[in-house]
Amino acid sequence: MEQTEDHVDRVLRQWRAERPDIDPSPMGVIGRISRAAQTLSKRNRVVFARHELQPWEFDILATLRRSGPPYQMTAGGLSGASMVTSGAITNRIDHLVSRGLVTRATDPGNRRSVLITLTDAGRDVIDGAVTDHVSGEAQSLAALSPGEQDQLAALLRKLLLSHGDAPAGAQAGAASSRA
Amino acid sequence: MEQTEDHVDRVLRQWRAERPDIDPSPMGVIGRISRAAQTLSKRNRVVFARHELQPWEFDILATLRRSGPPYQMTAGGLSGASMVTSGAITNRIDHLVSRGLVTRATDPGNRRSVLITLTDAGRDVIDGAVTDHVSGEAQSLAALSPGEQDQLAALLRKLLLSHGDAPAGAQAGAASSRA
DNA sequence: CCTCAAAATCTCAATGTTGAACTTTTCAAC
DNA sequence: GTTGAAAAGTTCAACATTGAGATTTTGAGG
Repeated sequence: MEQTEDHVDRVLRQWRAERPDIDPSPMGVIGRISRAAQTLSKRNRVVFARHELQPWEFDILATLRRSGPPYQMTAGGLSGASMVTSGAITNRIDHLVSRGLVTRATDPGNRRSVLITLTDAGRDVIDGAVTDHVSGEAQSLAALSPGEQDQLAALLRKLLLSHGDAPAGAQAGAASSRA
Repeated sequence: MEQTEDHVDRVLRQWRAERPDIDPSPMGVIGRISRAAQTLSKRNRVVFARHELQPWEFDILATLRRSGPPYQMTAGGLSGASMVTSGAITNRIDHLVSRGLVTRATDPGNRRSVLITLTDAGRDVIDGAVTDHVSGEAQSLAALSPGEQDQLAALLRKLLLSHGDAPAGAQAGAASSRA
């Protein structure tokens, strides 16, 4: 019994038939990354809903939570961490403030900046949601052995690093502060 | 010199410090899949723009193109292939019709259905765009060796299949037409 | 023929994002 | 002190998606 064909396999087969002049194999990798992202995100949404959170609400709260005490970041910091534009962050924060999960205050030391802080209620919500979240994600990956999961993560890390995906302030060989 | 840390590595480090009671490693896999999907999609957008196409326009045209002559599918078929709802398909088709890249006609054999067909102009556009697209994607993956790319694709296929990602009409052991 | 449920699409309001323009604040140079 | 550019957010219009409800068509029974 051979391995079943997935959706992308069929797409590649179609391209090879219709456009024999091009090699579609890159689509086999990137197409599956996109498709997996969409599928997994749909699954996560179910877990978030159990905690009455939208995916984007979870994102913000989780980012604040994992930053550690005092669970506080600037709007710009959140924007960078979330891969969304500043306009979207303003919007998200408005909602979370009205739900009482975060507070918004001008930074006394730099009044251009806005400091977003997790409230106690926000911390309770995110702590419960994260616990569920990771166990849900573990289930989503159950078809892969721990070794395969590590392999997958390593390959993706290599790919991401080649696209400049490094945490702020840790740029490859580029300008680092202080010579 | 050890491997540089990527964005997700930092996130995992933060979680381990803040929530030592949970194992965040599933996020190391799924977080990177999402992040890679977003990064790669941003890169693709640049290529599409050279052909005056939105990502979603490319999707529809490419789906029709690879289906082979007569480059024709129902709205429902396009919806399933694109992972978007039927409402979105209606919208997309409206735009493509107004650009003269596809035509929309009621299926004579089943007047509930709508047949979308690629025009000659549409075919020219997508043929040029696809050529550019695959070479762009090949570049996006250049950091991985061909062997690593295959490995990555295989791991993702396994993951996708475990979530039921199979081409329509080829369900695992399920009802297949004609005994 | 008539009825009714399922199928296929369209309509539409609610929602969230992007990107650009705009405002306020900061800081360095004069 | 002024001036001017850069930084940080907010505002806002354009746009695309989702999800539910409405519409039309089909086909099986009766």
